[in-house]
Amino acid sequence: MGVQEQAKEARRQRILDAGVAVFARKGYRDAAVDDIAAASDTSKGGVYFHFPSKQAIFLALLDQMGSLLLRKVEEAMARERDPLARGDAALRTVLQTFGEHRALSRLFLIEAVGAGREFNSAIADLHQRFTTLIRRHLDDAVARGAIPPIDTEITSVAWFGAVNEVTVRWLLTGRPDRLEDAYPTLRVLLARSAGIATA
Amino acid sequence: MGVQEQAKEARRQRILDAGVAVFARKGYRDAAVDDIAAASDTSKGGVYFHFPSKQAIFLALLDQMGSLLLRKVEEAMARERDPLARGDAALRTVLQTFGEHRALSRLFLIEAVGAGREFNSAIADLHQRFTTLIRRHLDDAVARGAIPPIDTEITSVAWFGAVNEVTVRWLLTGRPDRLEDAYPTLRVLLARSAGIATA
Amino acid sequence: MGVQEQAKEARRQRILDAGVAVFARKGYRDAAVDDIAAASDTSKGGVYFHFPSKQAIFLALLDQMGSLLLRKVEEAMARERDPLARGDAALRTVLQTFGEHRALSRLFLIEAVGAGREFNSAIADLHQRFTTLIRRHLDDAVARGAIPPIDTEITSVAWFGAVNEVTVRWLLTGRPDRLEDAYPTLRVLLARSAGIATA
Amino acid sequence: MGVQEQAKEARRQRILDAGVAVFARKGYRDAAVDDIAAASDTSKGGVYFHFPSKQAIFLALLDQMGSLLLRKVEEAMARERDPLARGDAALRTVLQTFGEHRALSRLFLIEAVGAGREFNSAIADLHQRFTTLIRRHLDDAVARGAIPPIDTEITSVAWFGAVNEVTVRWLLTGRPDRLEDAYPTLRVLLARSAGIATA
DNA sequence: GATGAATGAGAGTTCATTCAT
DNA sequence: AATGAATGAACTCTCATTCAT
Repeated sequence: MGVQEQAKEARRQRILDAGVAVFARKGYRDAAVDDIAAASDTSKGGVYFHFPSKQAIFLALLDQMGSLLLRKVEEAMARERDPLARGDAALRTVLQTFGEHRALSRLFLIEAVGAGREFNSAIADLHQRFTTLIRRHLDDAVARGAIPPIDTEITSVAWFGAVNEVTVRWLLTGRPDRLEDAYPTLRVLLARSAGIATA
Repeated sequence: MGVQEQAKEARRQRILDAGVAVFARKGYRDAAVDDIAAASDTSKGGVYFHFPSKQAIFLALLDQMGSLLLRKVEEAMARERDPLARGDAALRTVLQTFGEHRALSRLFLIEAVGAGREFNSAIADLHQRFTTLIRRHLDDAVARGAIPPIDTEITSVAWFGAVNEVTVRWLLTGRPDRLEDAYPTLRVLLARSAGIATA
Repeated sequence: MGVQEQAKEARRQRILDAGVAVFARKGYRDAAVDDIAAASDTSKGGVYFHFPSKQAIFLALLDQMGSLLLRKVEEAMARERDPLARGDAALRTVLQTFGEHRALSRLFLIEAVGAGREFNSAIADLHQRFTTLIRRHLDDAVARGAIPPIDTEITSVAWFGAVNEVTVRWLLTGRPDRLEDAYPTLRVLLARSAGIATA
Repeated sequence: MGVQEQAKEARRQRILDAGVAVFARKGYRDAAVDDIAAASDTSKGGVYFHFPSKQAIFLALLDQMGSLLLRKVEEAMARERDPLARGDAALRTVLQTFGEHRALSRLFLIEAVGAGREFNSAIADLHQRFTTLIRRHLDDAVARGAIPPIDTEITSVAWFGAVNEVTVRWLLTGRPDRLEDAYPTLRVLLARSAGIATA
C-alpha cells in the first residue's frame, strides 16, 4: 500500500470513527451526512467519495465493529481450554467491551435495530454471527459431554438476548452502575440454563 | 357516552389500529402521517384532531398495546396456582400473542427500540413493566422457597431479553417457523436458570 | 328587537370583542378562529354562524372601532367652538383613546397594515375617514381665515401620519411612557405647520 | 474573492432581489419560499442554503434596503451646507427613491409593519435609524440657532410619520399621481412645524 | 342556533445525493 | 481527491372552512 493509499484508508477510517460517534449520539435517521463530514474533518463530497451512501457507512460500521468484537471474544476464548472457562471469558469480554464503549453499544443494540427496514437483514446477520459463535461453543460442549444435550439453536439466541437486554437496560436507565456488575449473576444464570451445576 | 362520542372514540381507535399496521410495515420514521390517515380512512387533519403529533400516536400505541399484553399475561397467570405453572403460562401467553400478531411484535420489539432518542424513556418504561412483572413473580417464588435465592433484578431482565431475542429472530429470519415452537426449549432454559431441576 | 335577536346580537358583539383581543395579541395571521371562539366562549361553528369568514370579523372590527373612535373625536370637537381648540380636542382625544386601549391601537395601526393584500382597500378607507375629518376641519379653518391657505389634502395625511407614527413607536418601544406625554409637542408641531403662531 | 465566491454572492443577491419583488407583491405571509426560489431561478433548497429561514431573508432585506436608503439620504445631505437645504435634500431623496421603487416602499412601509410579532423589534430598529438621522439633523439645527429649541425626539418621529403616511397613501390609493408631487407641501409643512418662517 | 369532528390544501424546513470546479 | 453549492422530494404540522348531528 503506497503512501497515497494509506492516506485514503486513513480518511476512510476517520469517517467511520466519526460515524460511530455521530450515529450513537443522534441515531441513524437524525444523523446528517454533514454531521459526519464535520466530525471527520472532511466535506460532504469527501464522505461521498469514500462511501456511496449514508446507508453504506452504517453498514460498514456494523460490519467492522461486529468483526472487531467477535475477534476480541474469540481471542479471549482461545486463551482458555475448559469449555466453562471459555464461556465465562466470552461473557466477560462482551460486557467489558460494551461497558467501556457506550457509543458502540448504542450503535449495535439500539440504533441498528430501528434504523429501518433496509437494515433488517444486516441486523439479522450481525445477530447471527454472535449466536453462531455461541452455538458452536455449545455444540462443542455437548459433544465433549460437558453439558447435557440441548437445543443449541434456541439456546444460543436466548443467551444472546439475555446479554443484549441487560446491556440495553444499562444504556437506557444507567443500571447497573457498571455493566460488568451484571457478570456474576448472568454467569450463573447462563451456566445453570445449560444444565451446569454451579456452587 | 353519546353516539357522537362513540363515533369519535371509534375513529380514534381506527387511527391507532392503522398506526400499528403502518408503523409495523414501514417503521416509525418511514411511516408518514398521510399513510396512517389513508389506512384509517381519515384525512391528515383528522389524525391531527385526535392526536397532537405522530409521536403521540406511537406513544399511545406503546402504552395501549403494552397494557393489553400485560393484562393478558396476568390473566393467564392468575389461572394457575403453582409458581412454576404460572411462569409457564406467562411464557406461553407471550409467545402465543406475539406469534399471532406479527405487526404488534414488530412494533414492540423492533420499531420501538430505534424509533429515536425521544422514545428512550418510553421504551425503558415498557421494558420495565414487563421485567417488573417477571421480577415480582420471581421474588414470590423465592419467598415461597420454590426456587433458591437469586438476583431477581438482573434475572428478570435476562429472561425478558431471552424471549425478546427469540421473537426478534423469528421476525427477522422467520425461524422457528411458528414462534411457539420455541416454547419447550425456552421453558426448560428459564426454569433451569432459576435453579429448578427439570426432568 | 326581540329577546332572541338581542341574544344573537350580544353573541356577535362578544365575538368582536374577543377578536380585538386575539388579533391584537397574535396578529391577524397568527390568530386562529379557534382562538376567537375560545375567547368569546363560543364554538368554531358559532363564530361561522355570525360571520362568514375570519376576514369578515377583522373587517367588521376595523369598521366598528373606526366609527367608534371617529364619533368620540367628533363629539370632543363639537364641544369646542374655536378652530384651534377643536384641533386640540381632536388630538387629545385620539392620543387618550389610543393610550388607554393598547389592543385597539395595535389592531388599527400595526396589525391592520400588514394583514394582507385583501385588506388594502379597507385600510385605505379607514385612513381616509380620519384624514377626511382632519381635512374638513382644515378647510373650515382656512375658510374662516383662522389659518392661511394650504394644501389640505396632503396636510391632513401628514398630520394623520405624524400622530400614527408617534403611536406606533409607543407601541413598539414603550416610549414615551404615556402616549399623552407626546401631546404638548405634537400640538405645537401641528399648529405651527398650519401656519398658526404659537407662543 | 474567487470566481466561486462571486457566483455564490451573486446568487445570494438574486435571492434577495427576488425577495423584494415577491414580498412586495404578495406580502410576507403569503409569499412562499417556493415563490422566491422560482423568482430567483433557484430551488427551494438553494434558498435555504443561503438563508436559514424565510424570516432571515426578510430581515436581511430590511437591513440591506434600509442601509441603502439611509446612505443615499446621507449622501444627498452631505452635498448641502445649509441646514434648511439639507433637510430639503433629505426629503426630496426619500420621496424620489420611494417614488421610483414601489416594491421597496411597499416592503418597508406596509409589509414590514404587519409581518408579525417577530419583526417588531426589527421594524422599531428600522424606524429608529431614520428618526435618529432626522433627530441629529434637528439637534444640529437647534445648536446652530437655525431653528428654535424643540423636542427633537418627538418631532423627528412625527416627521418620519408624516412622510411615511403620505407614501403609504400613494401606495394604497395612487394619490398623488407622482409621489414627488407631495414635496412642495411637505417641505413647507415640516419647515413651519420646526418654526422656520417660509415665504 | 350551536357544536365540534372532519377535511385538505399548503407551508416551512430538512437532507441525501449530485456534480461543476 | 476534495469541496460545497445546488437540487428537489418528502415530511410534519396548521387552520380556514364545512356540515352532520
